[in-house]
Amino acid sequence: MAQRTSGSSPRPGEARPVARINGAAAHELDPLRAIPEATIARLAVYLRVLSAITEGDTTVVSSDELALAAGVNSAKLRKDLSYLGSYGTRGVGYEVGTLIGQLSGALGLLQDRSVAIVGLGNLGQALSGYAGFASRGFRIAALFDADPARIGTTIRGLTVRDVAELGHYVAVEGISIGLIAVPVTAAQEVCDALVAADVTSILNFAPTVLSAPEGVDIRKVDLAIELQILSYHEHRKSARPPSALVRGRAQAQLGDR
Amino acid sequence: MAQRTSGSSPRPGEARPVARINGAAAHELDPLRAIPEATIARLAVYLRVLSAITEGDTTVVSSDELALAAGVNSAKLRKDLSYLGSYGTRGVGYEVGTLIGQLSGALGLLQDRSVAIVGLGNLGQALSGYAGFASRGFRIAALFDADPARIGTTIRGLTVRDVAELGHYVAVEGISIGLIAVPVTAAQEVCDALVAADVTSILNFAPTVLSAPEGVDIRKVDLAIELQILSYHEHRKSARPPSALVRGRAQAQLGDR
DNA sequence: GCGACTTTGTGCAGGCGTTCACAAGCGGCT
DNA sequence: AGCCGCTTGTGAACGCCTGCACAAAGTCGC
Repeated sequence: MAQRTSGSSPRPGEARPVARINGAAAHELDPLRAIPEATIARLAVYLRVLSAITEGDTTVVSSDELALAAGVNSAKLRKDLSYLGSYGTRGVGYEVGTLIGQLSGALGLLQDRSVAIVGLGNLGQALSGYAGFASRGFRIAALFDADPARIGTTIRGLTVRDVAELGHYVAVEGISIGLIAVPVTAAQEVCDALVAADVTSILNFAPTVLSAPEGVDIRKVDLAIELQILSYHEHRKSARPPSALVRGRAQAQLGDR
Repeated sequence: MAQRTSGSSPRPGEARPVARINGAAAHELDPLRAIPEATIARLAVYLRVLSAITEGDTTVVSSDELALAAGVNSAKLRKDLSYLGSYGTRGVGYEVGTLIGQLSGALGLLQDRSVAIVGLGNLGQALSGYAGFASRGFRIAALFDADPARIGTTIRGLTVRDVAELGHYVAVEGISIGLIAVPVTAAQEVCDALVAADVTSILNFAPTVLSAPEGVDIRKVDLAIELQILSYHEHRKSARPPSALVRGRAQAQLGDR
């Protein structure tokens, strides 16, 4: 979340007095503007569900169907999609191919992005082998580690480089996203190195809070915290075994994140 | 998120007419009640930061110090902690040991919890070796897989069992949390098996939406989605290179999740 | 013992996100 | 051609969360 300077303050030059041209909202003209953070995460889910649908011969989906498959409310889904513009047909639904194109465009997936993985312990190696990356246009372009025993080895066709050469390879490969999978003690250091190399998006797997200058996006994946959240709910459940089953949630998946 | 039946409807037996005894709010008497979901995730972060602090010889922290280390606003931190009750001393701060105890209690970490990992591919193996689990009282009690080539092998001292025997071991080991690290195609099936075995908390790493009956908490960790969220921001950044650096965020870490 | 200083705990207002409910719009049937 | 049914797109209300600002409350020094 963070604060995200509320209005994004449109510069005086581009006045934009509630621009609205023949029923098209302003954001349709400028699809890069102001999609709520919570929506972004769901758009990625919709995209995945749609990809699964293309396997069959369905060419049109209604918001109800898609919402069910994505595990969300259909009103929410329509509102989410409306941030991209109006690509549905009333009385019919959404054309799958069109929607996939729009979602991909909005998420910036039409251009391939190169990612680097720093740290090739168990987790880093698992990440390097994760098939889900390539299928969404993410190219693992470089692997880095600080352990001399690992440097020079080949993992899934890529040579592990010395993290000291990070800047060089980031520039050469045009890497814009970095994955940090190193021990806590080295995480901030690696983060600084990535920032220094002009990587502006970081996904951090180390269980620690990183700090970076503004303009750099940091997201974290923290397994221990996920478990502790589950533990909390588990604790509550066991503390009031009877009648306490009034916890509303049919198709869970706890949003947040 | 999900809806979470707002009031949790206190049972008629325990009337509780806005209970407030000498300045202590009701939730202090019943620490299991109503902590906002967003707060829970942060409590786990505070706990980790505090643990790091105990390494030194500091025994007291102020909300400002702790907030800085945790990467949040100090007002938010105080409000978060206030859900646990009043354990700070005005003019001084919070006693580290006490706070750790309270946080651990609230998150249900005082009792050890047994977890099972289903699926021992790259990711599952990495998870089984993750040190951060044990240090927070999570005991990896069983490993399951469906691949005959993996069943019977030993990973970090634990024998991999046939997923068909899941129910048996879950009962014997008292497992309450299950980690799903299997391919998408098997995820729902494994989820159902866990639910059938009375596992009521699930952490899903497979990139798919799972459905489970209410009362079962499901959280997901989806790497591809994390990357797509970063991709979106990366896309926006590159689309308006100049002046667009008004993105407020000094010590990022995008809350949500 | 008292005053000044420090830090907590929280009331309140504002913003963001979710949900409902319905008007607008499109296709198909007669 | 006109009507009917279906589905989208969105205005508006609600609720949760955040952040400010300040009163309450404790400590330290004299």
